[in-house]
Amino acid sequence: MSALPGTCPSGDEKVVLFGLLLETNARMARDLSAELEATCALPLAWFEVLLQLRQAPDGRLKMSQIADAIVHSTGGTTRLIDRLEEASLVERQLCPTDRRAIHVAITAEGNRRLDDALAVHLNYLDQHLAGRLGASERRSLTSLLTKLNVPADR
Amino acid sequence: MSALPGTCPSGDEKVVLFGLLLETNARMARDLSAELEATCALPLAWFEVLLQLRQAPDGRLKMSQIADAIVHSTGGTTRLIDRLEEASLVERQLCPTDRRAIHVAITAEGNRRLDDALAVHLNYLDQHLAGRLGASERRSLTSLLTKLNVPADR
DNA sequence: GACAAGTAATTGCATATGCAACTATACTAG
DNA sequence: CTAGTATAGTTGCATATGCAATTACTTGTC
Repeated sequence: MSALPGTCPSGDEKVVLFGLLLETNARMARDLSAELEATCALPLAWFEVLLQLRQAPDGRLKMSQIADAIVHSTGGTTRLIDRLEEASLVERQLCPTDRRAIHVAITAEGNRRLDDALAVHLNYLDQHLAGRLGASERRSLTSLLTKLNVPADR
Repeated sequence: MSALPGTCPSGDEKVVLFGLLLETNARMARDLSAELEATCALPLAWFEVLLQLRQAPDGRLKMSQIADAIVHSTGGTTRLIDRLEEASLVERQLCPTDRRAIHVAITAEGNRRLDDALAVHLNYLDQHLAGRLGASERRSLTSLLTKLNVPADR
């Protein structure tokens, strides 16, 4: 009413939903990030990388795969991996079949730090995810987000 | 096996769901951001602020309300509003009842730019939201995210 | 095999952001 | 009314990130 509802669909259902997605994500990421930082001294971005590496079939990924998985630019990923390597949590390895590519592998130290962080993370999720959504709701949410999470543009 | 699955629940259903939330959000935000930037020269963060202001009862919010709504630190919000004000899209106004507080109001120019951006935004959402989720799925998602989007910590 | 086009990662630069310290104002208790 | 505490916003500083240009390598074509 206050802003010409006809011309300005700021209250549109889809707009509200998208805003809710942004806000919910930001809130949870910020809270979890603070908790990881406080208890494990591990930035959320580092945690994401280590998690991706562990989930990878052979515990290693190429730079570009990491960039895609965590939705960073390749430049940003280079610097992020620089820091992780500096902290001895991952290791750059040559790719035997493509000399342009770099394999990033998690180290023993990285695995240890990830275990610590996972404990904190799981505790957080028990409280803030499982505490608010039941198992079937979580399955629904997973299904809905999967439909939205389309890699490329269209 | 490569990482002691028993001790390392990296494939835990909740962990996967949370990762999916992060990834979906990042992907959509990045795509929409690029589109807004390209077509309207309006950063996503600016769009978020303008949208919040329009949705506010009287078209203005205090700094701290904005910070909370868009999940930024207060320091970050100060700078963000600095830039928006510099671009004449918002205006700082004194609060008559509390001299510590600042009212941020959207300007006519801000409203115009927001209208442009909303058109782009709605088009994006038609493709990427409504194109992938039906109306009842969107209602479900809204409901689920609402349960997760709890303002404070506990 | 040589050249063109494509791909992987890195770098320089600009910018956006958070944290902690600080200032100014408001509230509360005595 | 004064002192102490809480709150709103801003600032200095450090850091993380994206974009565009660059380098190095690969692939496809003739």
